[in-house]
Amino acid sequence: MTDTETNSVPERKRGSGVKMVYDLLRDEILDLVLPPGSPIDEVQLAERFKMSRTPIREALVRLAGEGLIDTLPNRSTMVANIDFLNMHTFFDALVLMYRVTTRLAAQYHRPEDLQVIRAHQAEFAAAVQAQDALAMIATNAAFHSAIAEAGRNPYFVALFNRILDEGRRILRLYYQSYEDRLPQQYVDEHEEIIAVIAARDTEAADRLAKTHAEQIVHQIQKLFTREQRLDIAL
Amino acid sequence: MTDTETNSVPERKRGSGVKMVYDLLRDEILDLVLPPGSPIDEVQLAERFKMSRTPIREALVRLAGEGLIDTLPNRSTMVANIDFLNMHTFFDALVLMYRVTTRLAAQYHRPEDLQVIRAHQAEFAAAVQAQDALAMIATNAAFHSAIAEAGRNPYFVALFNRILDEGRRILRLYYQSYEDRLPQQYVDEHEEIIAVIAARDTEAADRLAKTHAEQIVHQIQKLFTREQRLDIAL
DNA sequence: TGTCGATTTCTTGTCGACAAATAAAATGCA
DNA sequence: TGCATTTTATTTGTCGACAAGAAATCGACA
Repeated sequence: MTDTETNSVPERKRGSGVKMVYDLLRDEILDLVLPPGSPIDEVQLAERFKMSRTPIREALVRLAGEGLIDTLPNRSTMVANIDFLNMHTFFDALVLMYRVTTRLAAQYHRPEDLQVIRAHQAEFAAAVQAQDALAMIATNAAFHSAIAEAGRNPYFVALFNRILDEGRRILRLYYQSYEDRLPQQYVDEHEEIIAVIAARDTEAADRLAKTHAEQIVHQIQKLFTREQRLDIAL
Repeated sequence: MTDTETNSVPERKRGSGVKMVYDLLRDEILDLVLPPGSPIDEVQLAERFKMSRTPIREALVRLAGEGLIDTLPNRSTMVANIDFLNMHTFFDALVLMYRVTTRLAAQYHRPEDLQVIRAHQAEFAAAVQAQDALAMIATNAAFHSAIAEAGRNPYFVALFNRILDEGRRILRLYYQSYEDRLPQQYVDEHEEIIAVIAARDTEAADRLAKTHAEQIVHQIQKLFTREQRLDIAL
């Protein structure tokens, strides 16, 4: 066996392990492959990725810093739960960040930003056309994240991305059971938002973003109450 | 020597090491004991705290997650620089978060919150009385952080605390050289803010917070331009 | 049979050491 | 002397192992 060359070679660049684990765990958490409350086992991950626990732990520390996992000292670590009791705080933050980032995008965007935003919008429209709810969720988040980037305020971008992540989890939770399709109306509203950003109309951007966000909030609340009714009926 | 009991005993609870290093480094960074750009040496910290590099690295990963240090892969890690070129993004975020957190505090605060807020205000007033600029900076930040807590929106609290931290660094930078004293006016404005929060007057809270924040921004900008003039004069 | 306590098991936090990557120093050559 | 290249040194990223803490299991006793 000529294993002197191929054997026991990690085949992996130094420092890439953490990012790999981080990215994958993050995706699995946001896509609810790992639902809230799922236990996270370090040794299991270490075996799965064929690396020691050290880089695994670093990835977990970073995820904990973003609030995606909760770590009890000397005890288990698990995927963070969704706080349904204080959902209104999430809605408040969502609406405000939609408004602020869209407003700033209208103010500070550069031509190349619009191209990126339009590309995301095209993907979102395609997802709506295909009635692929999960793709809608992801592309919608990417669309608004791109708008936030165009606003060029790192503080707002960071918070907004965090909120969009949480929103992805919440929507994913409902679209597991309900194959509702986001209406074509959202696509049209996105087009309007792009138009006012391109026209640098900050007030209109604020107004449209507010309406748009409130509609999304309303939709989530509708799903939420429907779910509650089902719980009661059981 | 009866070293069987006292020797080689870490005298430190399991898991407390990370927090200790994290807290201390954080304070030293915010107080500019470690100025922006300072190199951070893992082994040096390990020797200083008499522990291995593992808990040190965990603390550093967390600090990096909060943007307080920058880590170049395979190279040095250092205290994050202050982005003077995009200071306006900081000001935008500061003003908005002042407004939102104060508004929410007026809306959602409980009686015990007011006690905490008033206690911080007393400390701030004492610092102003003593003309202790550094204490003013710290107690002012604590005062507004307490207001944010009373607003009970974890998303806004997290971002606001991050902004207040950055503000502490910026102010500290100027108050190293200039012994300006924050005016008594700020103490009075704080009192007004407390009053409208207690009265649950959200609109007045918003308005006062906006004015208050803009004054602080203006003051920082004044220090900033003065510093620039000195740079030119040299 | 149920409850309390001791023991075992399992997971996490820490350690010391090694290897890779980069920076710094030293050497060779024109 | 100046530049390129090799060598050394320093620092980071990763590893395997061990110890502490908590949960689970087991057993003794009422």
